[in-house]
Amino acid sequence: MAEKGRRNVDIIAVAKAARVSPSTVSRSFNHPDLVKATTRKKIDAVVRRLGYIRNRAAQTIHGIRSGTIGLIVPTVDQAIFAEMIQSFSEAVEELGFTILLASHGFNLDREYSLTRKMLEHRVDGVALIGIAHTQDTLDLLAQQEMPTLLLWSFSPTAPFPCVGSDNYAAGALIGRHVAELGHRRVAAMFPPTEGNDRASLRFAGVKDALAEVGCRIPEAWQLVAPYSVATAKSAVEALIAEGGLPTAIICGNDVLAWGTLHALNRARIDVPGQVTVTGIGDFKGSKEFEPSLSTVRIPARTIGARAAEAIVQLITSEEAVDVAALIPPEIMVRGTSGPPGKA
Amino acid sequence: MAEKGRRNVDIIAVAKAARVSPSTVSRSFNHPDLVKATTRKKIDAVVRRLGYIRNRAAQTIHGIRSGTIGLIVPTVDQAIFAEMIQSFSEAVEELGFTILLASHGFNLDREYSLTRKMLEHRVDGVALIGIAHTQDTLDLLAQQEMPTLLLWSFSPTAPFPCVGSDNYAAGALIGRHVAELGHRRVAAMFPPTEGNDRASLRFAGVKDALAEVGCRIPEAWQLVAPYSVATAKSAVEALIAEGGLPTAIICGNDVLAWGTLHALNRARIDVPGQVTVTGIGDFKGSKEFEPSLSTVRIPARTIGARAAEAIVQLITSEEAVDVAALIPPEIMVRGTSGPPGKA
DNA sequence: ATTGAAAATGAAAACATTTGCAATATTGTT
DNA sequence: AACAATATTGCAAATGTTTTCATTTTCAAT
Repeated sequence: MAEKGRRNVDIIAVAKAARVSPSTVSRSFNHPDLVKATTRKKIDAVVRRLGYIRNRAAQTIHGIRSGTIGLIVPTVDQAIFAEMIQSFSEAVEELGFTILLASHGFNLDREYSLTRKMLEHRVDGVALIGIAHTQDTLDLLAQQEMPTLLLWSFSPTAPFPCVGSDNYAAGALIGRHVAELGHRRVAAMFPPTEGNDRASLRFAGVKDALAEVGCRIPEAWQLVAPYSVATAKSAVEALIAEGGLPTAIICGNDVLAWGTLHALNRARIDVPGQVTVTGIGDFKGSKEFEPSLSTVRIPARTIGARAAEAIVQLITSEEAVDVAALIPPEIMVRGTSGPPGKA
Repeated sequence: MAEKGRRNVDIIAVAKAARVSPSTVSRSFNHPDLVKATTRKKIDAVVRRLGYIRNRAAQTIHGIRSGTIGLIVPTVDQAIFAEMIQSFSEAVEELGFTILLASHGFNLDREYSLTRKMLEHRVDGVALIGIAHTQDTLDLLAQQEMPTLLLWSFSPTAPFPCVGSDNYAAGALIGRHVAELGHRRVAAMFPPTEGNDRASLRFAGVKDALAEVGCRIPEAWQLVAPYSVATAKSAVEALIAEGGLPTAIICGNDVLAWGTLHALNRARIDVPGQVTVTGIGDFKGSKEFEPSLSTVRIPARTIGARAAEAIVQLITSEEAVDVAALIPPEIMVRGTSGPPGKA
């Protein structure tokens, strides 16, 4: 039972109550083997009685690690980030660290100031999403010699080690799939690519794969829809209203694909009989759609877990280590894709 | 351009380079009005040149706020939590704080140790999800006089101020809706209620509302499915296989409702003609389903934003303040609910 | 009982800041 | 030019730890 009242229960108060010196109390936490078992027992008892809680801030100014890792994401509430954050946080927790989380809403200037903030908090490492960041941010991290990890996308030429998937390859994979099915009248729907290297790389992959079979996506069929079922659905409804449907709609992520499927379903357009629809990401629930969504799996949980190990290695390892990891995307051919119908 | 090399750029290094005392440097950050404009300029220039970054850990041991708020959630990767975390983090950021995030996976013992960890980090406040917590956790927070907020559910009798919705009311709302449509052969699908007061309260609300019209959910139709489209879908497929369908399926959250809709869609069972389906939550995308999902809106973003203001008030306010807020749930009658068909 | 090595402990300095108080510099007034 | 009032700065103590080094204690071996 911890005693009530009494703020400032510090290591000195504990020492007094246990009739030992502060040094001994400190040691009993950090190097328990150096203090006699009976003394340790006595201290532990006092700690419990007084409700003492260690002060990491005070430890941190001794150059001891803060035990925190800064994670800066565009946003938390996109399925795919949420999944990754979850597994990253679980793994990091397991390794004794806690996450300091901030989101910048796809604004790279905010990312810079959040990075500064993380450094003020003396995090032990920083993880950023994607490859594209302002030079300021990169310089800052480099100059402070902060262990830094780029998460989510992989590129061998990135300024810091990456753990992630190859978004270009993911786009190419799905583009090729659609091309091989024989589609030539193809539409694409992607989120705005500004400040979002993931989306632009995917789109590039798609375009290049289609180009290999001489297929080009007409300007009018390059739909832009921010990440949301609602905007995707209405974009496709507009497309339907115009008439002259494509035989395939390649979506930049599964959420957009869901919206697309709802719109087509509503218009009683058969998938994949009349129109093939594909996503990227393989979010939870995509497989259970009716019909089941053809997409490219980007294993968010794996990335999160691997990234956690990687950054902890960067933090704890004395010598330079190579922690970069490419987690390859994988095509999932399911029910929403098929050969072009006789439109 | 910050100078390269040189770690330990501390306030003393800055002071030396600017030919003033460390106190003046400190003041120029914390009480700029107390230092002459020209001196401040000089210091700022040095700070930029040396790439100095303030050390919040060192400030914190002076009783100054750490600028962090501990947020402990069951999991990040459920749509509804993700949305809330996002708006909470945005709002908290706006107010000058950063989130220290941890997830316990619905394990309340882990919640306790995460809470301890937060206290070690000297967070300025702690936000927990839901009403139900172990006595240990509550005692710990109370004893440390930590500003604490209970998030997501609202209860006037909770041990700490709450900002959230009324889950019982949410359940009652949808139960009454289904009852009023005339349904009497009703199934329910809820996540396991252990350690999840949200789910159990919702279910209680549903049962009570149905009881008012003398309707009871038979044992065999009380489906339990963990939060996932996949499990919901297969649970409903099992139900269909058994034959003897209910005229309505009330789901504990929208994700379960999505799975249910997919299963029915696959079996070509008309919604709402043959079976009414309802959710709770009104997640993003629920409205865009075909047919559009009838559900109860629990405004996650509003809760997150309000909660952020509330906890910052708890932290910064001298006197005791009443920050509790009930954000009422709201029924959204849409396309998946209708009068019972002639089964 | 002594001795010496090993084990356990304590004193004090160090860490990067903030702040109360005292000292000094700058003003404006006469 | 002298004075007071005010503005600005520096000194030194304080914050809650850890750690080095020196001191004390313990205990087995003589």
